[in-house]
Amino acid sequence: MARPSKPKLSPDAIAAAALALVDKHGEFTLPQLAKALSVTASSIYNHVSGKDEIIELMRGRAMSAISLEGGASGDWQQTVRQIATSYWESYSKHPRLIPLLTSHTVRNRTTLRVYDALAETLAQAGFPPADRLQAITIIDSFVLGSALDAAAPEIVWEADDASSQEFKEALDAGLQLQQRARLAFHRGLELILLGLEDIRSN
Amino acid sequence: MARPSKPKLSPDAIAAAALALVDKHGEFTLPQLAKALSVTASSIYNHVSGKDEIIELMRGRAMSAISLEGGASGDWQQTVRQIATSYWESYSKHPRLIPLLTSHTVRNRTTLRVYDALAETLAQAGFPPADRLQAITIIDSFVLGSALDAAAPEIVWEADDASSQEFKEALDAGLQLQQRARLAFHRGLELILLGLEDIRSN
DNA sequence: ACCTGAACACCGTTCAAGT
DNA sequence: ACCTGAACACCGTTCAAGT
Repeated sequence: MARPSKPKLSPDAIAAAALALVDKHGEFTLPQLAKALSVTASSIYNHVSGKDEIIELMRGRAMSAISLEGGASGDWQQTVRQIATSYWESYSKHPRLIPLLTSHTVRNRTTLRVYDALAETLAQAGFPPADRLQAITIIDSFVLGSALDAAAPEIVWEADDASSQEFKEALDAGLQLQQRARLAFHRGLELILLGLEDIRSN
Repeated sequence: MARPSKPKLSPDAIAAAALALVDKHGEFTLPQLAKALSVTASSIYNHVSGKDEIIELMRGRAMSAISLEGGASGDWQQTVRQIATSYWESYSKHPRLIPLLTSHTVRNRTTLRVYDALAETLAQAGFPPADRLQAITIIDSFVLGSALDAAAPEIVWEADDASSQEFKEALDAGLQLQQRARLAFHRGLELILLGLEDIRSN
């Protein structure tokens, strides 16, 4: 049984399985991934060029849900707020993926679309080009840093069904932390929007 | 020649050599590190518990230069500005180290001292505990995100003495980017300080 | 106490062989 | 075209052996 009449794999299936592994264990290896896909490690190379491409595919998957429909509210702050929040939420849905993405800063198309949308919104609001670039950098840095902050701390251990009560309490604390990170993100974003409006209107 | 009369290694020497490798190549392996130290890979295990501890030692080294002497200026914004900037500069001196640190979020003592100093300053300025924690989270996220932003993009290639003119121009562009990231950091920090003052005084 | 060298389990990737 | 299995170079870590 060398080749099946219908392919068992596809880049999309590979990315989905890899993302599931990263969500669960914080990392993935080719043998693990192959096993999850009921396949041999070498088969994977018929569909992707290697581990790096799989990481890029995961980035694309994580970012695919970003909503850029700011709704032409006319209010640039509202549009930026919505884009940045959606961006942050995409990261935060897969917190353990973020460390893998920080080494490869190859921007994929979905991520670039976010910058385009921000640039357009800021331009319409009257930010000159230099301020525009700086504002995007500030927002991007804060979103990434916030997602990382939400990601890193409490995910050292993993849940399984034999978990003790103490462990569940610890998990609850972790959720509270997630919530804390979320609130800090929203608050920080408001500060930044406020400051940017100051710059814009003076 | 099994054991020398004087040890060839120490945790500090190991961390320094590892950091030099990371600065140059963006990563390090035990064999590489051993070679740089004129030693065998297994010797390293007489001084550190493994690769993870080496990474923590590098974090300590990178963070050791943080200055917390805000100078009792009485101005909380000035103190926070100085701490955050020093923090950011410590990260930015070793941009390629940052991705290695984001997986292990074990905070070492030096890093924790930064939070202590921030908390103390904010408390004296009159921030209630909850706002204090949130402010620290916002600042921390922004510093880390900014450092990551400064780190990631242009460091794909490496300099050596046989470099062409075109390559040096590319390096210059890279420096401009470093500079751009630096300016964005300072601007963003000002926005955040401004916003925090709004919160504090209302 | 501290270094060496052999050894182990594991990893990412390649490639001939099969259908 | 797409899967398997063997193979390669490499990695992190352990451990007996040496001084």
